[in-house]
Amino acid sequence: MALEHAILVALAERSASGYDLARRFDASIGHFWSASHQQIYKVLGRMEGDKLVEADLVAQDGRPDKKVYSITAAGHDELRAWLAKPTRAEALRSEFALKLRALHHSADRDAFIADVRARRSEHAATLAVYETSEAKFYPNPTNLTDAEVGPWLALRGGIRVERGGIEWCDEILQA
Amino acid sequence: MALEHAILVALAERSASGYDLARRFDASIGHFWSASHQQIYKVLGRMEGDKLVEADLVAQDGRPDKKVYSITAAGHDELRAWLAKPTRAEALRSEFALKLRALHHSADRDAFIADVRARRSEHAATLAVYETSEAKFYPNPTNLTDAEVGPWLALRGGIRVERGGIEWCDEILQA
DNA sequence: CGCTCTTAGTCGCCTAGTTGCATATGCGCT
DNA sequence: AGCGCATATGCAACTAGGCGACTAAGAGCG
Repeated sequence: MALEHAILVALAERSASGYDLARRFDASIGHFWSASHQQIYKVLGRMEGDKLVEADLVAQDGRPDKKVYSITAAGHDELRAWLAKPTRAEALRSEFALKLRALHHSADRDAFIADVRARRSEHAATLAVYETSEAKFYPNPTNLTDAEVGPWLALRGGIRVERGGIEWCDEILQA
Repeated sequence: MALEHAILVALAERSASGYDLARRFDASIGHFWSASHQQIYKVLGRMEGDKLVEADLVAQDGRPDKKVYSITAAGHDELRAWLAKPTRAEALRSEFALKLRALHHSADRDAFIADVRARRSEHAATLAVYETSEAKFYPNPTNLTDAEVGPWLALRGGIRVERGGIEWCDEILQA
């Protein structure tokens, strides 16, 4: 039920409609927890039933009405309870590592190399996004507000992961 | 259906019973793709129906009979087809990063720090396992056989991930 | 004798998440 | 007038995987 918590985090930052949430999950939050809009609407509905969030119907002109969700007191409680619970380091699940392991069964070595290169540039692209965010939102990391440190550290993690991915690809290409 | 491929990889390395596979998934293969024994038996049954693997009933004395599965020609074909397909870099999904993002809602900062420390030592423990494996199985990485490079590179990836995790924890603890 | 452990495998329930489809409205383009 | 696009919300069918419980037989221990 981690999506539930991801939504709580997102709504604690800022109230939003399902549609807005979906777009935010495509961007910043989605860097760490992705979700489709269908899944978001589904979970949002359940969470409304559980009184973790509440909806406010907003009529708009020129576009469809929307339901703006905000986090309730119970939602905040749940968020705090979740934060207090320790998080086990998640076991890595990598189809790519699996393929590496089966590499000697591969018929076409060149295709694999091309694949690694493509993967490398995916990592590089994501890294570029992260680094742009860092430069834009946290230009002075030694002097961050209380609300900024967390998101910055999360972003730092993303940067580390992508850099690691790139280095791994390079190591593979060299071998 | 990645478990299917993980099983193909495992059986291509060596034929095994469901029970054996489960143990191998608890160890080496499980570093990159974990699975419960129930799930393995379930998928194995489906794969037998799809003729990707075949079972050989082996009677044993002193212990229950077992079904030793091996990969079929069709299984090898499927494995090669899968290897030829490009793998998108998987989006990272980290409950931990999510928590970082919500850090300023946390009531108990000390508990979180303890959590990060625990996480750090989990990473350190896994890293130690990987490094032991590396020293044991690939003491001379510049001179590997064709069948060894892949698994070695996969292991290298694991090492990178764990090292990155440790560094991230350190960065968090410092902030 | 009962207890637990190891080996070996099965059944069923449940949740999370994917995929595909449906339904509105209004805007701008051609 | 027709088309695609952005906004906005959902349902239905399905799969993968997690979790718990269960059977069954021998091994070793006290």
